[in-house]
Amino acid sequence: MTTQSDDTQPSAPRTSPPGPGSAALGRPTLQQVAALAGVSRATASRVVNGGAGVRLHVQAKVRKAVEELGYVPNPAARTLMTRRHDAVAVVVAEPESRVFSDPFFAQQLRGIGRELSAAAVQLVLLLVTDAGDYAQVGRYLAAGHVDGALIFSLHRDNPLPVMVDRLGLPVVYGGRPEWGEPGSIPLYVDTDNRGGARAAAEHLVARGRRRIAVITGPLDQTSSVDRLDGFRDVFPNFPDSDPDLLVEGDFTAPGGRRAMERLLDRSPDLDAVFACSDLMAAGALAVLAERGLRVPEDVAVVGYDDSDTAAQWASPPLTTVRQDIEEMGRLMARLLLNRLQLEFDGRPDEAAALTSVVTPAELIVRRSS
Amino acid sequence: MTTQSDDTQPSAPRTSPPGPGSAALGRPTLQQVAALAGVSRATASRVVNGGAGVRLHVQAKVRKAVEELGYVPNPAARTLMTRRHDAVAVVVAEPESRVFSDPFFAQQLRGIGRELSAAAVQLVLLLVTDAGDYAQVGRYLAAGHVDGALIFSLHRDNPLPVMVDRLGLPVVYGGRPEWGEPGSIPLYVDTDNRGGARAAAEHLVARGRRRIAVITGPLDQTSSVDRLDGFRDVFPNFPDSDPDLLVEGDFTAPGGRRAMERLLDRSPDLDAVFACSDLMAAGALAVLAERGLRVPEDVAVVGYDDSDTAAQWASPPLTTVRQDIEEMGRLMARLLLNRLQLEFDGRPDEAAALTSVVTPAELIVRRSS
DNA sequence: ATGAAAGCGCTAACAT
DNA sequence: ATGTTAGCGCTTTCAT
Repeated sequence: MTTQSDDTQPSAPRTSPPGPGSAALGRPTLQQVAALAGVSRATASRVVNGGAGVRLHVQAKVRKAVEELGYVPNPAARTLMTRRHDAVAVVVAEPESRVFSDPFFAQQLRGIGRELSAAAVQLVLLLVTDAGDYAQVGRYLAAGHVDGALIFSLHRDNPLPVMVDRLGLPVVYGGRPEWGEPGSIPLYVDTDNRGGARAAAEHLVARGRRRIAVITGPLDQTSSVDRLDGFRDVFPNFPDSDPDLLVEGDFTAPGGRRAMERLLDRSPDLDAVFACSDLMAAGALAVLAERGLRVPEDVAVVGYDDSDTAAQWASPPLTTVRQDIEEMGRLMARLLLNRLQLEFDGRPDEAAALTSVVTPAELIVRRSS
Repeated sequence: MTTQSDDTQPSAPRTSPPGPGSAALGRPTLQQVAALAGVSRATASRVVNGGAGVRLHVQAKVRKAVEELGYVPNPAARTLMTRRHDAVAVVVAEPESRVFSDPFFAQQLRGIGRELSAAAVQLVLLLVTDAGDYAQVGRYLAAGHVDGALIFSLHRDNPLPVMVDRLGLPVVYGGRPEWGEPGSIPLYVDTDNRGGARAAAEHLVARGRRRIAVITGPLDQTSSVDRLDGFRDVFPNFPDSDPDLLVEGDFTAPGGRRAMERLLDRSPDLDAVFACSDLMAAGALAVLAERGLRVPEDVAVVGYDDSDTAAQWASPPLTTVRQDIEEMGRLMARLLLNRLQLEFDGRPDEAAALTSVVTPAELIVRRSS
């Protein structure tokens, strides 16, 4: 079998009585499986990992032993050898504690979860609540707990892209990032924010609206800027033509309220509002109702996201822009998994050739405009 | 220093040229730190882990080496030794893909995240989407990737409690579970569903309502049953007195719609509705509006959860029952961390003495009743 | 096709 | 206070 002083019979200087390969307490090891099956540890390992190059007859013996002992490989030991974790981090920066009440993120997370779980890769959620958490997340990623990361909803000054860039950790972003370390090209999955916003603007024009206000998202995020740019594709002089028709919001419902109030105070004659999220549109709707303005007769409203709670349950239901959010999550995960696979297989060239994805946006017309 | 054939100078039969403790490629190891600092691996390890019993002077040397090399401990190797992971799983069973659109869960997750991150413990999110995922989650937990688990929103037939019970994995449940393995006492954090529902019922009575309908949650969850029981504390004969006033819902807005339609068809004379979630109340509100019934004049409505989107933005704003959801999340995490600490410190008796928590519920009166 | 041996990077007795 | 030594459980050459 094995040599004497091998770890089949370690000189047991350990604390507790439980002998070496004995049935003792604690989980069974590969060694015990091998012993029971009457093969070497190497062979047992081969079987556990697929069984390539092991006679079926021997495989059967090993599997029986595995079954009998209830053997489950120790992931830490395996990682130590293989340098793989089969886990990726999902980093969510939610400084304004907003991200999470946003159904957007929940759906994307579900898409990610589906894709990862199909590949038997675990999802480690890293929530960044306050500024101090960045250091902690940085340490976590630096320690090499995960094979890669998915990172979300970044504002311009976020330190994460630079961090992961320095670590050389494979990353896919949710939404086009402002830019990481100069020289590196980030991989991301984004939606056609500009096209979606353009469609919204065109729709309002087609409905005969002329004094259209815009409630943007935070303008230090690319998605907000892109949506504004899409609107400006139709109204190139906006907002210079009338600065009072632009208010920067924050993607939340209360933010939408405040923005709408400001807009009406400044421009009582507006005949339409394009709110860059459904939540903000919902807030705007509430203000319009309070002020006795009818939607869409007096003021047409268009949202963004097609969130089922905000858009579909609003009264009136919102005209909005839909994106396949769950699919975006799936794509992010798939992109990262592909990259990891290629790098692990030693094809860095092919990995470098992977390319970002922009998914389509579609206007959904409902009663609000 | 060290002996010759120690791993300072392994006979390097490895694939790549990079020598032993050499500066080569790959992360620096503790060995390299020790070498650079001119101490043994053991001492370096002590310093990295707090430095107890090491002269400050030596500590400084080691820390300098750590700094210089950019050393970060390898967590897999550490886990292999310590049997700790400093990670806990959060298992979310969302068969009806509902849990996630529910703000309830998001808040709880945030509370958990806060507490865990304060203890530098990682959160591994396990999403159970379809039935097949249970096996996968089971394998994951069995493999021992995490020190413990937090488990949510269980329906009666969920296989998880039995699974983790068999594994002996420390668990804290979100919401009182139906029961795990007979004989084991589950640890959980719940809210006073019964008290909250009772308060809602009492409020409606005080408002002079007599024909009160109830839209429950899924009755295979303890929270739903408890809320119904709370209502029955005030109306002991309900629903036998009038079975048409009870409909089982599913906690969703569309579910609330359907339930309300059924109630009005069967009992057009009802004068109040207690919906066991704000989302269902929102659905009910929509139906009442469509049928031209005024709230609260014709029908008073009370929800549950005090969800900011559903309750506070509803029109009229909902009277509802509030719970400190984020705090519940924090409590779950803290309970689990305490238990892990005690067990690790070898005080199973104290660990066994830990006890479940039930947090208060508070009625918030708004315009809907 | 299988086994022997080496060692991933770390911690923890034990000895000094 | 520090070093020595013995592994944690696994994968992977290399030899047979």
